[in-house]
Amino acid sequence: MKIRTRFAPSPTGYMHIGNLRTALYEYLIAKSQDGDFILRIEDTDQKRYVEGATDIIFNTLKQVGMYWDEGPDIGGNFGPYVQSERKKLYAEYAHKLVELGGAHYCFCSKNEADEQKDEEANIKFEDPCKLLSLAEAKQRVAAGEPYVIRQTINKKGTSLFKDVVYGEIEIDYDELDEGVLLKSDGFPTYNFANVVDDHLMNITHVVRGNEYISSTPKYNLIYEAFGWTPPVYVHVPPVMKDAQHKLSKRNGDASFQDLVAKGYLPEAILNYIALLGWNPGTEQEIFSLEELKQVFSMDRLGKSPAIFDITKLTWMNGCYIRALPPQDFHRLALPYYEKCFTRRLNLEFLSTVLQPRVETLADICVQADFLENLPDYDIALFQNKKMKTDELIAKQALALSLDALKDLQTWDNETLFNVLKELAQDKGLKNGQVLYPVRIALSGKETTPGGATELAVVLGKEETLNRIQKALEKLN
RNA sequence: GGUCCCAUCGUCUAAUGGUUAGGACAUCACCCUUUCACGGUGGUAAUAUGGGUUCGAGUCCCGUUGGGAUCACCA
Repeated sequence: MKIRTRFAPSPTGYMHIGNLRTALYEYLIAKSQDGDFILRIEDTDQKRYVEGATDIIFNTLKQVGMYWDEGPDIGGNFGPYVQSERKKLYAEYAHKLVELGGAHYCFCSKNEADEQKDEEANIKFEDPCKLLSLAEAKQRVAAGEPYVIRQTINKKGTSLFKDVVYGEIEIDYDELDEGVLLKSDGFPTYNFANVVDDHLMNITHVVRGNEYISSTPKYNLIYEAFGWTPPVYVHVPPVMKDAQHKLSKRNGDASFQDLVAKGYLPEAILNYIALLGWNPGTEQEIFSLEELKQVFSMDRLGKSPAIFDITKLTWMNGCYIRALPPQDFHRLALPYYEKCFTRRLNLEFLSTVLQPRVETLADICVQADFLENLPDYDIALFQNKKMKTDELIAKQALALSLDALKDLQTWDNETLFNVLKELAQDKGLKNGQVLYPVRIALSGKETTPGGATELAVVLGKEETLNRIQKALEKLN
């Protein structure tokens, strides 16, 4: 049978990292077996709907290259793929479930149910409407009384089901709540809609957070009442922000788009989160989506929560940046250049010195800020033990450099380096005694991306001479 | 609180009951070097805890501790 998985997010805002990872695992389970990946929008809670959220979902999946085979925008044989457009369907099935004995009409208000419950004392809601005869309940429904359809659980004993990552799980039927399946507004709850849709859409594997483990027996009861076959369950542990807390947008934790905005590459983010709870069994860590499809296997999914470590993601992002063809890096860097430079610079060359040095694209502005505005540095910067320089040597070296560069026609790194190197040799100075002061003069910073001559190339002749001149004035 | 689940370096993780407990990030040292970074070499660092079972336990069983989840007309 062809594998069919679905990613079923609620359009409630940004795409969380944990969400994206779930989508990735769904995608990989399908695509590693030549199956179908379906996108379904779960918008049954009209209160939580956020305008534009579906577009974020579409765009995120596209950005990382996870294309779906069926979905709201492209259709498919099992549509519609937006739950609000399937409203009638759920009502139909809910009433059918009542007939089958798997659910009942309930006329209690939400308060009545709440009042009866006591979580501490472990008292559950006993629904009086369960005792109503079906005929009587139907009469009240027909009379226009507001109602919900609530699941009926009469089964005793323990429920057993198998999960791909957690193995066999046993839960007592007594623990299960007779939850609302169809709300008074006619919309289904997740608990009902996901079962109906997964069945109707022929979904074979369901991946979701392990917080659903305890309600899975309820879903199985619904499948059973309808005579349907439940899917293969793949419950995954959460992605954590620290040992105690889940990563969540509510806590202001980074979403996928936040990370992209901070200069992380979508491919790197995807690669990193794939490894948060899954490993290939080899020591390879860098994977394209295509490679993941080849090697993914759901039996290597882990069962403990994983803490999202931005430091490791940053390292991995650096790997991806360095692996970029130079012209691609330059293209990605351009918007950042536009943001932080107004001055004319040799940007092509700048890209070559920046590429091996930045770990995120946002690093560009941090590392190269001095190119736009020379900081007002302290001349103590010219002292450096290792380079054997001080203000005096700097003054001499800068004066000599200025002289040597003044009439230079060719302005490339090799030429500049040779000129300054020869100058050092001629005057009996060490390379560093010339190059270090020049670099400080050009940057006003202790550390810079690239050395003296590389910065000179980026700045161009005029600004280079200008800055050396300024340094000399400072030293006088 | 009831129930369910989880537990290897700081972090992500590997280890068909038999390895000096492996790798990666981070960190430290050194090398390379016109600073920094890249790259290279090496170091520090883990089986939560107590009992079993076994010739042998990170691995199997029980308890303890710690953590998470769930108990919505949210998903």
